[in-house]
Amino acid sequence: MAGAEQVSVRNRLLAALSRADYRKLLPVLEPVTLAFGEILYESHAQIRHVYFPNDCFVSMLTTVDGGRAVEVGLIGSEGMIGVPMALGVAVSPFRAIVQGGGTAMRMTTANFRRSFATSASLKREMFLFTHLLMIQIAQTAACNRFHVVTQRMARWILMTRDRVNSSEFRITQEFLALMLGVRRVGVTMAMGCLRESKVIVYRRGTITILDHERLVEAACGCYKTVKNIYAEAHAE
Amino acid sequence: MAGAEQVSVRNRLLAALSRADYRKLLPVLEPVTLAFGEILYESHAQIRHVYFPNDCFVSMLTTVDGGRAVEVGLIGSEGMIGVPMALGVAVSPFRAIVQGGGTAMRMTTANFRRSFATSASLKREMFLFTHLLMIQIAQTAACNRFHVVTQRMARWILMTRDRVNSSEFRITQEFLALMLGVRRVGVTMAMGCLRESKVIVYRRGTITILDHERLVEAACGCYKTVKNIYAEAHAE
DNA sequence: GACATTGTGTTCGCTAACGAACAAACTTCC
DNA sequence: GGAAGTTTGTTCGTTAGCGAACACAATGTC
Repeated sequence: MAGAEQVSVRNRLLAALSRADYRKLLPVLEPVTLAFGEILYESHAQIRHVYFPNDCFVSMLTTVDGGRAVEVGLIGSEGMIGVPMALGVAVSPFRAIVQGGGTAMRMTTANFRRSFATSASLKREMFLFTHLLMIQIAQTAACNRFHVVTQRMARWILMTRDRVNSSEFRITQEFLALMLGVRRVGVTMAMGCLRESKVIVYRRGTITILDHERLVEAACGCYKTVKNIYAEAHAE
Repeated sequence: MAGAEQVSVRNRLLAALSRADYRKLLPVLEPVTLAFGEILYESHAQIRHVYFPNDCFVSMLTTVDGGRAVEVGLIGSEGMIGVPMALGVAVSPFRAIVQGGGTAMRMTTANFRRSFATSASLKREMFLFTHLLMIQIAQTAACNRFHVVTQRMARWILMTRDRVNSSEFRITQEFLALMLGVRRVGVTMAMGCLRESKVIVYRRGTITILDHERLVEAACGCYKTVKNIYAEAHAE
């Protein structure tokens, strides 16, 4: 096992652990590099590792009718992939796909179970994150119901921005359409809309945010709502 | 305190507890009658009690833009209201409103914390239910994205049927529209559609299922998907 | 520099759902 | 039995998004 020292651990959930708990965890944490498009969990499949992203981020997708899928959650360095494990379930109900490549720390389910049972701060942080993820999913449910493509796309861009910590990142319209559960044409139009008003620029797979403030205005309130709840949860 | 003996405890989550844990819980369980429309939690409000429905059922709603709301979860005797408490959070992110009146067992948050800490089977059951609720919410997110009103309404009717355990129950179209996050006109049309094909009858606030099988066909796959996951979880 | 591949832009006709407004039926209460 | 309130049914014009199909532009490859 490589050990966690070679990669700088920047996962904020791990960073919030008590010094002692963190030290106990280190030996069983394995640094991994995750590439764009990699599937961490297939839906209904056994969970073998839990992942703590450092600078990558991962989409959680739910499928309907055996085909069409839509993103229900976006997880970066603020959380972990494998929330069901915290609830005693080793099967992922969602597909987890790497949206932005980067590094993460991972742990086998066996090690996770051991660590989880003996580490109070790990438990606390994981439950809190489970709660927050649930809120994100619920907000997405409402958002899917009420908001138009442009708003939802703006929200997605902002959420991604927060997770990559950069106002420029790579994403194709095709992929974005898959995440939002709409046609690619819909994304092209929404993108054109934001581009025309000089809020973003988009060039063949690369999106750059020009005017963050106006992008927030273009997005639905769901962005702020969820962001505030995450912020409050960590302020206490 | 009235004690739990006067009302027959038919909550299935409580029923799944170990004999010993259940006996420990009984003294702090208080039977209550919940009326239609009663709001158990306001969104962002402090949780004072957790509820274990016997024969009532409760909708969890998420709000967007400070106004419009949509149902993200429906909970009956298979679960409990106050899932955040299991995750160490005493604030409800959702509004919880009684959809079908009836009785429930409730417990103060203080008592819950004590019981939860000392009862392994309560923990296990609550975590499992948290997991299932999360799946239900995520499925609703996808459902809201892809399925038409008639399908979603059929799903809602079926889910409600499962929770009241009767093929007839009371619900106004206005209220149903609120739950689904659509116009009342949309519900009227969807209802007319199902009524015309003799799948249900509807008369001023009362809905009766005539043909269960064809109602399942009219609903989207989300109904079966979630139902199967619930069933599997309890088969193990 | 020709070619395949990938990604983006545009068009078409069509449908579900929207907001608004109003009419009609049933229930309750005096 | 009549008035007030509640619930359901119907209509209007409008819009966002759908599926399908195709043109075009950028990129990588031999």
